[in-house]
Amino acid sequence: MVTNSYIVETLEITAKLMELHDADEFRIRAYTNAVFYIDKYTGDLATLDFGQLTQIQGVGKMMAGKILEIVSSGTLKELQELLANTPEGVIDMFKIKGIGVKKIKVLWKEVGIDNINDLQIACENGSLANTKGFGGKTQESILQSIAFLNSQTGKLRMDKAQALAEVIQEDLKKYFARVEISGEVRRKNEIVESLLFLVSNADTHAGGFFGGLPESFVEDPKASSPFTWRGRYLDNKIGLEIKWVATYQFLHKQFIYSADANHLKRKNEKGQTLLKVSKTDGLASEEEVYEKYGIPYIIPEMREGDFAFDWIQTRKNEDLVSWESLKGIMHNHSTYSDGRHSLEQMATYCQELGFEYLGIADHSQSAQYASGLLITKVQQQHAEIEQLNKKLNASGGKPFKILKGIESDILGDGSLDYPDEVLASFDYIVASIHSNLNMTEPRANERLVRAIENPYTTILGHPTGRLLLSRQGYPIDYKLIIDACAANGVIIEINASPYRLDLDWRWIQYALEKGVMLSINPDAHEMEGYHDMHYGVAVARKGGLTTDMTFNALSLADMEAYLAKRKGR
DNA sequence: GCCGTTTTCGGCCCGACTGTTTTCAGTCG
Repeated sequence: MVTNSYIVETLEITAKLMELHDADEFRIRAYTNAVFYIDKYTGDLATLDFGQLTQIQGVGKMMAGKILEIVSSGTLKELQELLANTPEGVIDMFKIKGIGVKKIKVLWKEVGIDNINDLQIACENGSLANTKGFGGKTQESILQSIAFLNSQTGKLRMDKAQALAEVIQEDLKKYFARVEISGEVRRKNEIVESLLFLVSNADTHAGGFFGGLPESFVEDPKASSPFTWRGRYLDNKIGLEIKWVATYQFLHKQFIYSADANHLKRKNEKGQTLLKVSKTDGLASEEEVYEKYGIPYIIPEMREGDFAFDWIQTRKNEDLVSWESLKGIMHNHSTYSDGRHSLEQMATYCQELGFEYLGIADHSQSAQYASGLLITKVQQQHAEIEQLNKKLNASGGKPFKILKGIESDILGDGSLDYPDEVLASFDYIVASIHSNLNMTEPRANERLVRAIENPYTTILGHPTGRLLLSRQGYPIDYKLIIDACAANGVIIEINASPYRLDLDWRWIQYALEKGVMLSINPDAHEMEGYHDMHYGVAVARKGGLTTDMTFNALSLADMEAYLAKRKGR
């Protein structure tokens, strides 16, 4: 079934190509305008008929027909024609940050550059700066963006990697008796550079193990060897590695390919490494590997580097945060700002999932692109929350509460986005940076610390603003920021969106040492977004976060007590 | 191409930032 985001992306690229090919400016605007509204549509577009589609703002008779065409055929005839008349390299250039359709049009039609490689050369030899509208700084930023792009190709975010790995696993199961996902996916890395599978047959083959794989597995014969197949799956750019393992070796191989090198080579008191111990004959489980090595079991997520060896000395695996230990959801959006579902829908679904509270934190007034809340809207939302809180508890049962929050923009000077009397009307405040992301480290630190020192700040939202594989985020001094949070009793968010996973899990231990609590926040813009907390939990466990230091593992009563005490200071 | 009417066609749009400009165009969230 065609998803809403697929329809949006199809119309978006069509609009871009139309602009590239000199279509009427207002016709193009109609496309982007329609995209703007259908992106907000909460139902399934694929299920709507012509009449229902034209009810959507920005969608007229023509656009409704286009959407139906995408739903039935998977594409647009118009788009196919545009694509046929555009070099592939030009389309690739859309991925470069900082240049848009207009500049790409100049590059292609006036300068004659139709691929990223030629563009890079023109920037490196400085010739691009001679073109009107381009200068030295633009050249520099294009080069930086290309370098970033190159460093990201062939990598996947954990959500995509996990999904693809499961598809491949199912496919491989047709050919092998046993197929296990190993490597980075099993370790729950936030970015995955290669997919690794271990396979074995019921009996050993004489003539090669991978001969029967179908065409969806594209082998690179130069990189492969008799026991290791290397290549790609369909047109995915990420590297794929399949290792054939004899049945009796499976445990040992699964163990060493699930951990990273630093984890395997750390020595115990007897001078043995885990790598060596795992080879011992007769071991039946990974638990036994650690037992024989002389320490408690370490979960696969934590087999990155060697911090887990120290962690396990003072903590237990049962102390690690889990989905089941979460009691509420703290950072969520509704239709009051840029969310797809109403306050009531968000609350009802949260209650259905068994949580005790929902923190609504819509965007604040300066975030106009996201329909941030003007003060009157804030008051209106608070009134609705109070009504809903009565309604949702009317039938008795487990108490449930919507908490009045806001995701306040951190303004350029580090202040929050409302006057004090409005800030005081919230139960809690998530403070995040959304604008002016181009900052030097000192400037970013100063801006963040000022926000952290604001007595109304409860949680620091996505501390670096990074978007994995697409935006680096502004540079910060992690220790300085975490220390400031410790000094001011501010909680740090682990934004659980697979695009962010920010705070980076590598800083969880430092935060815990300083006594800073962390909150696993989905930043949900729709009901299903709550499930992103699974990614947040995965990286939180990877970094060794314990339930007792997880903010949204507090019960409703403890959360209310905390927020009341915090407000009273 | 869509919308909202001045119902048959004219106007359409969000603001901050950046870089390349000598007063503005392009990009982005």
